[in-house]
Amino acid sequence: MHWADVAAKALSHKGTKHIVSTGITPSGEFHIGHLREILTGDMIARAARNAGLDVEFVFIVDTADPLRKVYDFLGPEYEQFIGHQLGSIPAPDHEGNPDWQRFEEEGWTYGDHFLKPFLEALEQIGVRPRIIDNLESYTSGRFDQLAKIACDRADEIREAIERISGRELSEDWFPWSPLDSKGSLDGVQVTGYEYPHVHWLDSHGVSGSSDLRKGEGKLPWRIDWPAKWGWIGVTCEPFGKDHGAAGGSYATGREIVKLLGHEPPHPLTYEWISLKGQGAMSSSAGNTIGPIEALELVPPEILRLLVAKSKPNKAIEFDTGMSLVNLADEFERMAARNYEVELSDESLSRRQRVQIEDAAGAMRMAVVEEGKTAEATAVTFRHLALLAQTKQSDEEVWASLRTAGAIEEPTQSLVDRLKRMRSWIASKHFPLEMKISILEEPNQTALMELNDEQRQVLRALPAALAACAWDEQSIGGAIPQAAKDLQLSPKFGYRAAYSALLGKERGPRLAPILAEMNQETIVQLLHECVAALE
RNA sequence: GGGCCUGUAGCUUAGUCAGGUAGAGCGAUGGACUCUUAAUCCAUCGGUCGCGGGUUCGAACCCCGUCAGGCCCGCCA
Repeated sequence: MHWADVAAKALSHKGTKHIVSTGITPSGEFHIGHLREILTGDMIARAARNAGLDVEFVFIVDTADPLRKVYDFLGPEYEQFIGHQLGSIPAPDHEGNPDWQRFEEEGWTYGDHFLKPFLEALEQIGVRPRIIDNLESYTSGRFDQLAKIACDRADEIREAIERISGRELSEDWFPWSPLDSKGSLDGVQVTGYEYPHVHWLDSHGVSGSSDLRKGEGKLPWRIDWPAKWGWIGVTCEPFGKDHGAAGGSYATGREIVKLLGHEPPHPLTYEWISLKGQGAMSSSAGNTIGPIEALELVPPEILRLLVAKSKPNKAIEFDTGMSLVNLADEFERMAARNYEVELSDESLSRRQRVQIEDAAGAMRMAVVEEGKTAEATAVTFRHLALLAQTKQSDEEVWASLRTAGAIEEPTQSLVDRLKRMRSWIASKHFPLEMKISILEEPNQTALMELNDEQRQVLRALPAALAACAWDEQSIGGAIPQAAKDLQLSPKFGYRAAYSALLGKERGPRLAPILAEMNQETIVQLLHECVAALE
């Protein structure tokens, strides 16, 4: 069973109505890692729907969280906002300075700024959650009753946190962080409490009181989370391994939520996604790739497959080079399979059966439109990459595919895929080994690997190509003919040509590429290769 | 210090909850197609399941220990 189906099955034992929740703090640029959070939730929700459950998927944007520090991408002016809530401060402009104008005129906040492109990416990926703005939830009083219980039972909550996390809370700790006279959550001391007011004294020596009903402050994270479960009615939540470890916030949350009068959601801990060779992603370290950027290179179903095919507790290493090519080709292969037919084979062992089921499940989770069957395009990414590099216009690509019998007319997804392929090729992410480039001078190493027969053909090639008409068909005939004239297999001709022109053993069909090149240049290169042999 | 997760062919991994001959895919190698759009088809190779012990008729799986990597016990997907 696919991991999402396993989670759905666990949910079905608890009831038929479910709310799967995810949450992210918009403190900086969203990256591929955040996608795992949201896709994991989306896939559980999808699997639960498949299992006949009534399920809603929500995404909580933690706009009530404070700005922790002035990140590298922010200007020094942000110093004044440290401790202020992300949903109540201006967004950075191109220089990283606060955009006061948009803030005042449109109410465009720091949180909105980072959230918007992520939501656009989610739209493309086929994830459409109900969005909950956490700050708005506080100010509209959603947290009121639960915050009241938390404050009323402060001692029990303190005890739970200290016991489970093994950490000692300070003497003046209180389960409510009030906003101070400047709007910051930092350095505020709670001096008293009588519902609905929490009295405080801030670092500027000013005192005041915070109204729980109006959200003039927030619950600290370890209480904020279970309180959300409570008022939203969350029954399932995936979260990163940082929250999942023993003593972490899920461990304290599951106990605190009971004090608040609710049941903890079904948990699912997932590993992080790292950028190959660069460790965990972190917005502040700058080693990120955003969902939008990734979507310019590959179609959304490939990104979904990345998350769907790995069990949540496996770390994922992401890179935009060859592994992405392999992943995309794997998608094609998986899409081309007929799982029903495979599963109808009675002789399958239990393990083989599980494997087929998991692959089928991963594909069900990978397709963008829920319920659709993945469409095999009959064109691998490798092949498309090749065509995109050798054909100037899209029409030429389609013509080539028609001739090969791969397609009749390009489908929308294929058109879309070619567009992304072209932008990938133009980007810095496109892997070198996928690039097609004719050598400028002989590659000695590659030539030395040729055997006697291959060398024989190579000596004949300059004359053969110098003599032939410079079009695709003639070139295509000249290479194998050169071998045949020597009573040798055409295979030797191709092998010799690849080593001489590309420095590789194999490659794409040469004729169309050579036809684009200058005949003299090619012939000259071949002459040099022959000379280099001696 | 205490705790959680991960470690299986060159690579990505399934199988660990319910112990029963270690399964895939990629790659590699070989062959076929009178020959190549990195193609396709077929076949082959490749694993002391991190390491050591224990339980068992039988252990990748359960138990104990140990090593390596990641994480949590301030904040982080």
